[in-house]
Amino acid sequence: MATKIQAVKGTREFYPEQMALRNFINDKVRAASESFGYTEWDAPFIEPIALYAAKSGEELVKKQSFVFTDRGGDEVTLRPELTPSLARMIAAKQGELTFPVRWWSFGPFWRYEQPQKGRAREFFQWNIDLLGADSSEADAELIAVAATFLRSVGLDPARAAIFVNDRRLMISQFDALSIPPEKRIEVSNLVDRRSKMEESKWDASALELGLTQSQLDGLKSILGNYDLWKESAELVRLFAALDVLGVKEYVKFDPNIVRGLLYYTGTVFEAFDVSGSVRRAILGGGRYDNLLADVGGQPLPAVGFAMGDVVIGIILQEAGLVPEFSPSPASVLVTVFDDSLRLQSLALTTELRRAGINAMVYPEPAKLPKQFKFADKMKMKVAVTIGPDEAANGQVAVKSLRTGEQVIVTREAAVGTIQKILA
RNA sequence: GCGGCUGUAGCUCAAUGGCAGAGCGCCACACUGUGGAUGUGGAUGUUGUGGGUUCGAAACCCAUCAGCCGCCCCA
Repeated sequence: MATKIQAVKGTREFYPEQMALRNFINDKVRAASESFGYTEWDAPFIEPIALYAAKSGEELVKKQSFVFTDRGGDEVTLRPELTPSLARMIAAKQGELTFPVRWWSFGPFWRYEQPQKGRAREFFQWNIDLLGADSSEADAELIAVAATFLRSVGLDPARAAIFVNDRRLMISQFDALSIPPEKRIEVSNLVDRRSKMEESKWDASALELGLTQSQLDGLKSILGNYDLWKESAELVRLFAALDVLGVKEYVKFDPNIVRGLLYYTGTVFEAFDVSGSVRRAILGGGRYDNLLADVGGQPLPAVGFAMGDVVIGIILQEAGLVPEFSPSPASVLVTVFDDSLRLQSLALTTELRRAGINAMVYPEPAKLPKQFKFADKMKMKVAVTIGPDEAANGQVAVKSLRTGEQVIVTREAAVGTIQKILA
C-alpha cells in the first residue's frame, strides 16, 4: 500500500495559482528595487551555523535554525536570514566594490517556528540594503523604496503605513530619565511588547524591571509624544527628505517602534496593514552601522529592510489586489476535429507559435463540446477549428471565445485574424 | 518549546452513541461541427492517522500528525 507522505510542516506547496502570487510579489519587488538603482544578488542557501552565532542572537541560532551535520562533519544550517551573508560578502570585497553599494535579493529562508497565519517555516524574503552611506537621506531612500512597493501593489496610505523611530533619539530620552545604559535593551523589549499588553500589566512589568514610578511616568509620556521627532535632527532631516521623495503620506513617526534585533543603531521602521486582519509587520528594517566591523570588515554604515512573502501575500489577497489568475499562458486553443485532421491542427499551432502567439493544440481527437469547454475553463481567448469543410476549402474557423463570434477565413489569413482578435 | 481550538466527498459544511448527508464543483447525456446558460442522470468517502471504551464510535478516552488562535520570537 502506498503511504501518503505529507509536505514538511510549515512549508507551502505552490500550485500554479499560488505560484502566480509569488511571482507577482517578486515582480513588484524587482520593479521597486530597480527603479531606485538597486542590483540583484544572492548568497548560498546553506551556511555554516557559526556565521549566525556572532550577531544574530541566541534565539535565532539555537531554536529557530534548521541545523544539521553534513557528511563531512560540519555544522551547517538552512539560512534563517540574509544579513550575515551580506556582511561577509561585502567584507570580502570591501576593497574592490564601488560604494555606496545598493543590493536587493528575493529568495527562500527557513526558520523552525510554530507555523500559524502569516508565519511559515519556509518563506521567501525580500532584502534590500544600502551600504556605505550614513545620511538621513539614505535612510529616507530605503523607506521610499518600501513605500514605492506598497503603492505599486495597490496598498494606499489608508491601508498600509510605515512607522518610523530612531534609536539614538530613544537612548537620549532614556538617558534623560536616568535609565541606566545596561537596562536599554530590556526597556526596549518592553516598549516593543506594549501594544500587545494590558496597560496595568505593562506598568507592573516596567516596575518589576526596576524602573521607578517617575521613570515609568516619564517613559509613558515619551511613548505618547508623537511630536518627539522634532527633537531629533536626524528625524527632521529624514522627514524633509521623505517629503520630496513623494512618500510622506505613507510614513508616520511612532516612538513605540523599537524593533527586537540588537544590531540596529539609528533609524528603525516597520510597515503595517492598518485595516486588515493581520497584526504582523509587513516589513521592517533600519540602520545598522556596526555590523561590518563586528564581522571583521572595515567599519561601514548601512541601512536596509526585509519583507517576507507570507504576510504581504495574505494582505494582498484580503484586499483583492492580486491580479486575476490565468490558468494557461496560452491564449489560443487549436482543436482536433478527428484523426484524419490532427496533423493539420498541429501544423497550424506551429505556425501560431512561430508568429509569437502562445498556443496549444488539443492532444487527441475529442468531441468539440469537450474541447471548447476545456478552452473556456483555461480562460483562453480564441479557439480554432479545422473541420472537413474547412480543410476541403483551405480554410479555418476562428472563434473569439469572449464575443462568441466565429469567422471562416483562408488558411493564409488565419494567423493575422487571430492576432487581430488578441490585440 | 508552552497553552487552547479544529480535522467528515475536490471545496464549504451538516449529522451529539444507532443505515455518513446537503450545497457548490466534477463526469455523462439532452447537443454525431462549437464554450459560458438550462434540464436530466451519475460517482463521490478507510469521517487526518493509530490504539482504546462500547452490543454499536464521525461523535467518548489516549496517543500522534497537520492547520488555526495565543505565548515566545520575528519577515
